[in-house]
Amino acid sequence: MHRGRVLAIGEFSRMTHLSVRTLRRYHDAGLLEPATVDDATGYRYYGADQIPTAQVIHRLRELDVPLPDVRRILDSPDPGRRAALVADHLQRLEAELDRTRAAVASLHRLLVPEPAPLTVALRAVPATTVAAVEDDVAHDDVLAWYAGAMAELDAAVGDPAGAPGGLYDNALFEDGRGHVLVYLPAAAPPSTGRVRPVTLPPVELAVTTHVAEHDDIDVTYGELGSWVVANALAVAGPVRETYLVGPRDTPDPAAWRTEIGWPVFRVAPR
Amino acid sequence: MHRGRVLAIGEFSRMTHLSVRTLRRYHDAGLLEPATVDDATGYRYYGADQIPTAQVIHRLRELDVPLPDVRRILDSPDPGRRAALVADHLQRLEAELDRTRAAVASLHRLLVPEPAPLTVALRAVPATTVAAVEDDVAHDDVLAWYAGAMAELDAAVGDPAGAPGGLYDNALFEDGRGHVLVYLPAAAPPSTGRVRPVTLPPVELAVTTHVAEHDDIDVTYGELGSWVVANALAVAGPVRETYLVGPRDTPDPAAWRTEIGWPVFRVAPR
DNA sequence: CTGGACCCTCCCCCGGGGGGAGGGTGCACC
DNA sequence: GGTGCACCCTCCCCCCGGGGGAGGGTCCAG
Repeated sequence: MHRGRVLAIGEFSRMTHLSVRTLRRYHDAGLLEPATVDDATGYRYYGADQIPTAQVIHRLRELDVPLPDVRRILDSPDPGRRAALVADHLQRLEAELDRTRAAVASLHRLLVPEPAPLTVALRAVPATTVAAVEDDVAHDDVLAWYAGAMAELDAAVGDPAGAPGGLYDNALFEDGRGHVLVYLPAAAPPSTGRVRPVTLPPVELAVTTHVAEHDDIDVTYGELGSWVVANALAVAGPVRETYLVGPRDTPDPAAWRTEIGWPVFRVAPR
Repeated sequence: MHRGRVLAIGEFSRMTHLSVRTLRRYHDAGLLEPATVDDATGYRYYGADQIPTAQVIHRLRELDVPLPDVRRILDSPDPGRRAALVADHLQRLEAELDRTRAAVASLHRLLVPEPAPLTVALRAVPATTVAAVEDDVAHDDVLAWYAGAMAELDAAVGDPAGAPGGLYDNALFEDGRGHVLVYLPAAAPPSTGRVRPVTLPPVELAVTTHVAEHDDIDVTYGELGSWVVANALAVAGPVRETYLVGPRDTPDPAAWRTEIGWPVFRVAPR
């Protein structure tokens, strides 16, 4: 193919359906370097052979691939590696779609409320020693982290003495990052890998049970919160969840039962 | 339900899993007014009865409903109207999903390129009088606008004398908004509703045919652009598309044929 | 040589959040 | 009745990927 003319940015914009502004931004970002830049005037000139690249960028941006990621994809010479990066992003899109679906379902349940017969109990829980894995985790990573930690606990504890549970720092929800501890009760908690014996302090818990999958658990949290407030109590530490019936017990999400316990103490009424 | 205590913003944050910053922003945006604001100190105090509202907001934000729309949804007292607003947004999400799917498919075709046997011809087109509908349209609205305009043309022109087509201002792609004209050839173009007889000026066209659905049409545009440049031509007006085989002819998108013609003129080689 | 289309850089704006500074408050404990 | 400390306030800057517009230089056909 013969070289042909060189294109000014406006012509290149017509060929690629990318706006002139956007082309300039892509230049600044190192995504799409013009074939030539006139030193004296700063004019950008593109080659017709850059059109396909511009179109790939256009498609990736339609998929909301961040500019730095687009750069990485374009910069990787190996087509296999490139395909892998794209696949990564598509997987992220898929995950986001799942979250959206969950939010839609949950929203519908929120807007068609049934008089939830929420039963809350106050329960004194003594100190307990369990096999635990703990770490500082970002809110977005909690699910993946939980899966890994619980798998490790299952492997380390042969014969659990009760249902698994977790302690979730309030900062996790308030700041998007916080301390998380998941545990499995055990007669003789081992100490292998990330698994350590931990003694959970004694607490007074306001306890209720969330029945159904986790999408709606915020609602139960809120109802528990309302109850705590209505009974002149205040929150005093990380929330405790106990997975009475979970994915390990039945594949039917509607049958799952999660006990939520919020450490509380009595406050003077205002 | 007895009233219970009033909640400081931090406590309310723990109950709703919305960050303190975000709660303040929602206050400023008029989304979630605290039950009380201390005049002297500016302290925000919330009631436990505001928790469900906060959760609805949370879900809507997970669905990327813009804050003003959330406000509208919350402010509409009629549950039916509220449901309609939510449904609107879900429809928007669905449309976006379609666009994403199209982009994924197109990207795959771009990354697994076959040696496209693109044939481009140069053709002199004489002035033609057609039945046309034209307007200034935003790029995002083109599809919907096209559907309406073409339906009106179909109704006004009993017996079309050829395939339908459109003229698309380059500004449509460069600035996201531009002049669009769609037409249907007719022996005696009528003048009813938005339909007017229009004489298309004579042009020299670089013409190629895009076979397959429209998702990939950018690619053909780019290839046509390359050819134009390689042959020392430049673009001289709005692009013309002619829908030789379209949805009106066959439901199979893979069989669609769109002729793309770009008005050109010869430039001196640099 | 002149006019108009084209191109340049630079700064501000959007939306929905986060980081952090700097300073005032509420309250439990001593 | 202090005092310390967690909590709360406002205000400003940053992120992303674009768009709007000002103010000024450049290209090229007539």
